[in-house]
Amino acid sequence: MKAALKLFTEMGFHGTSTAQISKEAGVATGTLFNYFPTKEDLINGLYFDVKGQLSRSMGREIQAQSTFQDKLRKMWYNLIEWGLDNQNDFLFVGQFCSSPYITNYTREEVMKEYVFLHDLVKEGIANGEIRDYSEELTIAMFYQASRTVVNFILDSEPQDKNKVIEDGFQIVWEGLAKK
Amino acid sequence: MKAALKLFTEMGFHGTSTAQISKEAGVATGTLFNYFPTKEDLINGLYFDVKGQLSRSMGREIQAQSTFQDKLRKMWYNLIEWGLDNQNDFLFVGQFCSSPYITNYTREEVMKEYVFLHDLVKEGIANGEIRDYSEELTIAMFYQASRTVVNFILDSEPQDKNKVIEDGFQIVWEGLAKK
DNA sequence: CGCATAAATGACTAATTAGTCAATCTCAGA
DNA sequence: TCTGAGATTGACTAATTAGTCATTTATGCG
Repeated sequence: MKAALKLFTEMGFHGTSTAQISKEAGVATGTLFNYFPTKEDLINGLYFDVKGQLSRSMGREIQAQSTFQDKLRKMWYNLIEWGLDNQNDFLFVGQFCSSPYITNYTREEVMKEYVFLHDLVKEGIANGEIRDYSEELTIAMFYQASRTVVNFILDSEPQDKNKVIEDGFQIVWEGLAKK
Repeated sequence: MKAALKLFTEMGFHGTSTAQISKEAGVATGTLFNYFPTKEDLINGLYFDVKGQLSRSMGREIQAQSTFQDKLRKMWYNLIEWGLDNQNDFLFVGQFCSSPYITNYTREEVMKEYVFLHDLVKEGIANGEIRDYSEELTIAMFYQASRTVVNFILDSEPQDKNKVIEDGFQIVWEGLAKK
C-alpha cells in the first residue's frame, strides 16, 4: 500500500502498473493480487486508510481546547501538520477524492468519520461564533483553505512556515467569524 | 482537443487511449497524430489553451470597476462563471495544473498571462485595502476559494447558486480585507 | 524431524497501448 | 476534366497492461 501510494501520487492511477507497484514493494506480482483482487480494490483500500488517518489527526485534542476559536485553530494546525508530515497521503487524497475509481461505498464509509466536524461547525453557528453560512460551504472553505496552505508551503518552501500557517488561519478565521 | 478534454477529465490522462480520443473526435488515429505528434503534446496544447481562456475570462471588465473591492468581486464572479460555464475546462485545470505531463515550458508560458492578477493584489496591499500577507499566499487563497465554490456548486447543486457565490465572496473578502 | 497448510513466486495470456506508414481520398486551380 | 500536394485513413507493430495459476518456498505444530 505504501508503494502504491507513492507511485499513484507520482504517476496517477492508470500511469502506475501493477508490475511497478509490486517491484517497488519488493514482492512478486502474484503476491500483490493475493492481497488485492484488483487494482481498484487497492486504490479503495488506500483511500479508506488514508482518509481515516486524516480524520483521526484532524480531531486530535480538539475537546481539550477551551474556546471555539481555539478548537478551530487546533483543527487547522492538525490538518496542516498532517499534510506536511504525510505528503504522499496528502497528495493522494487531493488527487483521488473525486476520482471515478473510488467507489461510492468507500466514499460513504469515509464520510462517517467526519461527523464531529459537522457538529463543531453547527455548534459554532448556533453559539454565534461564526457566521450563518451553509454548514457544508463553511466546511468546504475551511478544509480547502488548509489544503491551499499546505500546497503553498510544499511548492514555495517559505523560510517561515509557521507564519504562513498562522496567516492562513487568520484569513479563514476573519472570513468565517462573527464580528 | 474538445474530445480529449472531455475524456481526460472523465478518465484521466493515462486512462484515456488515443484510440478513444480519435473515436470521440470522429477521426482516424492517424489524423490525431498528424496534429499532435505525441499524447503529451496534446495535453500541453490543451493546458495552454484552457489556461489562456481562464486568464482572459478572469480579467474581463476589471478596469471598469471603480473600487478595489468591486475589482476583486468582479474577478471572483468571472472566475466562478467561467468554471460553471466550462465545467470540463474547469475540472481539467484542477486535475492537470500539478501534473507531471505538463512541461515546465508550458507552465511558464501560462504564468505570463497572470501578471495583472499579481499587480492587482500588489495595488490592494499598497493602498491598504487588503492585509499585508504574502502576495502569493493571498492569490492562492483567493483563487482556490473560487475553485472551492465552483466545486461546491457543481456537486451539491444548491437551489440558490447566487447566494453561495456571494457568500463565498463575503468569506474571502472578510478574510483578506483590512478593517 | 515430518507433515499440512498458507504464502509467495514469476512465467504466462489475452487484451490494450502509443505511435507508424503505405495507400487512399479531397479539392483548388489549370 | 485532369493534376498533384496535402489531408485522412485504419491495419499494423512492438511494447505494455491487468490478472492467472501451477509450482515452489515458508511456517506452525506435534
